[in-house]
Amino acid sequence: MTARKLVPTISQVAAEANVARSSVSRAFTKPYMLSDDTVRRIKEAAERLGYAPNHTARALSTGRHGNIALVVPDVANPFFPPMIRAAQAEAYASDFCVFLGNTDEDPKQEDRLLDRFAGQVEGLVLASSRMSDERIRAHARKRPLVLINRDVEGIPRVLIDSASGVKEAVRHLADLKHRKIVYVSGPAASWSNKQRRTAVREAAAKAGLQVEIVAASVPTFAVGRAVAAPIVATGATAVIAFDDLIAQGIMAGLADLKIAVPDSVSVIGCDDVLGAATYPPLTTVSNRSVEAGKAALSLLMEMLRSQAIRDVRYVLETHLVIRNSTGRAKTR
Amino acid sequence: MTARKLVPTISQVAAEANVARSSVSRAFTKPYMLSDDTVRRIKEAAERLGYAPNHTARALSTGRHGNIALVVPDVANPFFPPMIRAAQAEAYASDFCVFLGNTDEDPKQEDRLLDRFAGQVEGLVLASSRMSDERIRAHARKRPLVLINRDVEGIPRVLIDSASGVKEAVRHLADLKHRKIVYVSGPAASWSNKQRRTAVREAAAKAGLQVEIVAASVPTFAVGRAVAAPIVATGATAVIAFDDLIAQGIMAGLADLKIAVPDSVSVIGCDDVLGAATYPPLTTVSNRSVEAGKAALSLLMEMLRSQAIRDVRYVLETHLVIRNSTGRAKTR
DNA sequence: CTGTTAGCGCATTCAC
DNA sequence: GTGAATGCGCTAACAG
Repeated sequence: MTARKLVPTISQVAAEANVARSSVSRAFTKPYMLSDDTVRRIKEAAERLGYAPNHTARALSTGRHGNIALVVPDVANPFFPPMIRAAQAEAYASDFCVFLGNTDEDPKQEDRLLDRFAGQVEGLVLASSRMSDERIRAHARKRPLVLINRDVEGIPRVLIDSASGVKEAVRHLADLKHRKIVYVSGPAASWSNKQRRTAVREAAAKAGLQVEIVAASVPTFAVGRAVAAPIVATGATAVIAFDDLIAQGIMAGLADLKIAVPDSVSVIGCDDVLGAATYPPLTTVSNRSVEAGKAALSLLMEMLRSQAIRDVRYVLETHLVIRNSTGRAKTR
Repeated sequence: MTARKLVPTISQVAAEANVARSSVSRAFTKPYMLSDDTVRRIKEAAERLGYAPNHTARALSTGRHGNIALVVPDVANPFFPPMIRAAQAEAYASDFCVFLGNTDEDPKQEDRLLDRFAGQVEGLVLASSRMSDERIRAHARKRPLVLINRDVEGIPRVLIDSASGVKEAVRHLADLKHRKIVYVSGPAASWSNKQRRTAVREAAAKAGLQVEIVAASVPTFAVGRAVAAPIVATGATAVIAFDDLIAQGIMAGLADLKIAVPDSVSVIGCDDVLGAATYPPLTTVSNRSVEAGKAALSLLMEMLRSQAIRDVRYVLETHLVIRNSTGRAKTR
């Protein structure tokens, strides 16, 4: 059985409705130029044939494909899906389709992907890009580009300021009489990671807390679980993790070691992607990823409309969400 | 500051290299047809101008855009991201880009989306489609289409057989001496839901268990939480939920009502998307979504290569993962 | 209001 | 091997 694809074209609709091809085109793009009656006849004919405008052909003639690309490091990281969803909804509202790119946290893959998208998208949104500033700039020169969680001057960007929430987290730990804490860092190329690490350091210095850094290359449950032992080895009584996934892994690793949370060690996550689903419910820094996705798309759509690029730096504040994984420092 | 886009075309390269446009085209697609020298000259000229073939134009003339679309009901439902990720990886391996569509569980939106993708994709993957068989068939007539978790005869499909795991779940509850259980149903248009409901009924009848159905229209945490009370009202001692999200919500709702899990009520989820993150860790039915995504893409790629459509029905078995949300029936 | 004409950038016949 | 036409499906002037 051979796959026939009888995708109807504008010509067939024109024939079916006894009008010129251009009229069919107009019926779909500028119906106000036609009489109500012809529009109706054309729409009916189109319906009968199952016709839908071919966007590729349209793009070739107009130069506007109505597509954008959204590129993320890892679709399966729970931080991104809500953002993706929000961005999509925003795109659809302007009748744009979205390509989704997954880079597996690899800047080379990201670069390749962007070239691959070139020529079929009008604009790009890069979330948590791992590329160098230089490469980002190079891509931004070719077509409208908006960044999420990456602060490159001159390129429109939406930043979730986790620093504010992280600082609250440190103060929270200080209030609970902790004296020594650990920050478990995330991907080295991550802007968010730098921001959070700096915020921890600054707030800790101000509160007179001692800080140690433990590295977690990739933000996953497994990696978090693996760093539980090194964390305990530091002798710290509290830990702030780069994100909730790592924090959740740490809690599992701590449980493996028979160390109680929060009685022996307090754990704080970041991004609030797990809700109250962990046990104990995780104290974490709130997440604005939905707003970020929405804002990024709005910016991009505006750039496409105005054909101009403004140096926008849109910052979303965060705060600490206190649940039950933090408590008074254990007196040792 | 205005964004200029000086994208060079094949004609400019032809002029630069003193050859015909067709030769430039060949240099990029069929270099073996040209002398090594001309290929080199053309490539150099292209490099100098920063030329890259226009994907859109190429697609219009060849009918092959190297794009596929993946359509899901809800990107933010944790069941899908791993599947999306797997499908993407598989697509990239064949140098295909993927459009992601989100239907918000709405068949109309799904229909619209597919028309919107028409003309810019070579093939489609529909995951957990909520459309009617008829509409699915209509779209499948137009272009290669593969279904995930939807069983329509004649259309290639990948099915995650949760029935096997669900039946194990019922037997597990019977072994724990439960006599009356509740099945919390998911979206009415969901094939998986029908499959699971039927499996529960059959296995329960065989094991001599009484079953009540409680409806949860949309699979979300909030909905699950809301149905905790109706579940308790049935007097059942165990519940099997359509998916983990609902199960998690039910556990939260049960906690609100001061009902202990699993001491008073046992809870079983489906899809294993939460890992051991819930408290208590959720007993659930395993998930094969990654394999499903990969398999669907393989099928689609094969269809695109062979231009033929086979009536494939690829089934992935599941089984019960026993954790700590299930226990002996409470003697009342 | 509607039909006619001419490309958009490229791949693909045909000739040479 | 290479160049000159033709058309993919659609939009955009230009007429009438």
